[in-house]
Amino acid sequence: MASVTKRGPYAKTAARQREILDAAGEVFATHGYRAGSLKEIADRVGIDSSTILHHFANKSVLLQKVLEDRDTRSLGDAAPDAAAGAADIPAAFLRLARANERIPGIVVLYTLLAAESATPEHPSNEYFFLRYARVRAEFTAAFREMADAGLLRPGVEPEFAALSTLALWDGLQVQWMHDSDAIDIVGTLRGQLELLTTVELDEEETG
Amino acid sequence: MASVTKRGPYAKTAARQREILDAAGEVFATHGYRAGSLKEIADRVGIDSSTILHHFANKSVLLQKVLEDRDTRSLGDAAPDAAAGAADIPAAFLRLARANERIPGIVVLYTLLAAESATPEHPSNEYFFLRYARVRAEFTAAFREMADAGLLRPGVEPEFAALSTLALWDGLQVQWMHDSDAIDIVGTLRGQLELLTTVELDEEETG
DNA sequence: GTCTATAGCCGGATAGAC
DNA sequence: GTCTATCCGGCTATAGAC
Repeated sequence: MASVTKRGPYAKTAARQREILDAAGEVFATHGYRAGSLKEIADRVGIDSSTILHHFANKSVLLQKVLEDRDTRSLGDAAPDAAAGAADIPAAFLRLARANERIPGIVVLYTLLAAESATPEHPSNEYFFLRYARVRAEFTAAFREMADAGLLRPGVEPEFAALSTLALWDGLQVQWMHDSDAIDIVGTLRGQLELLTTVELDEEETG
Repeated sequence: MASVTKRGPYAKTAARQREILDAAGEVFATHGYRAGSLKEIADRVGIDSSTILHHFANKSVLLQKVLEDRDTRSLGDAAPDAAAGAADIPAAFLRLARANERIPGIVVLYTLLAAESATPEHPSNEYFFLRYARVRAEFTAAFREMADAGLLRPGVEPEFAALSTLALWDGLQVQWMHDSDAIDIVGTLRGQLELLTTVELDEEETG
């Protein structure tokens, strides 16, 4: 029986799709979805734009695959793992923010698309609607755990802590894109977490 | 000597430009700058797209005029007037947020363009760079006045209060555009101001 | 001041050779 | 799997009649 899984061609296809997804992520992060062209993506990979449409049915599908791909590979939208204990949650948030700083492309991609996709016809409109709902729920669960451990400041509700942290983060990223020298994302998030919780946050460890 | 200032035609031109600016603001708020077309703007006014270019040199100029126009007519980016006293500043922030809720078009326009214009080639890139710097300075001055009056919570710096309030506001607007039912902009801002200051904020008055 | 007509470009997408 | 060639559409912008 002939082997059905020929490694050669399949591996080549997979590698090409990897290249296309990476290039598309960069282009969409730079120009957004609508203004980002298949030709610019193709040029980065060194292929013709029609070849992209051989691998992905159309531009909209390509964007969806980029987002799925980033979701799978990045930690950017996961709430801090609570396994280490409620007291470590704020530090985990800050580690996440520091990790994102090292891969600014993903941050810019999400920040740009989050705004662009606010209109119903945008191909990632539903994606961001669901994503925000999910992340809010994850953040709320994390802060609720802290509340149960008595680590939130009096009067601070987990829902407020979650929403304010997430929205502050997004807003900081927008300003950071315009003036990265003027905005200290990690430092400002630390300040917010110190306001929300009673946990001591060492700048050496977390910033 | 014949009158140089003929009121009729000039008034007509001014009125037409008003219509174009208003329609352009709506279209740019819905689709952003790049994806918003002159044709869609023209259709809303009931004229041909070439007529727009008779009144405004090109599309980029039109966007700049829209932003200048909104700056002039809206209160949306002005820091709360401190004349009433430092203790009234938080309430003034919330009044501003409530006023913005009644004209969502402007909020959406600015939120969308702020993200889209992050790339250097965008026609409103410099506008938003300067705008953010100015608003940060205005907010900082307002919170510094509160600090001088002893109205900030211990450990809260005016710069942090300003940046966190502004960034939180922007981030809330992004999520509000995706899910207006889930996001309470005024209520969340009130929570933040209660965290930053020692001023009592009555929900009846402010929200 | 507004229109029609059109230029000129670039976008996404398809067909078919290799 | 990748390319060339091409279609079709929408876009900004210009030219010129009225």
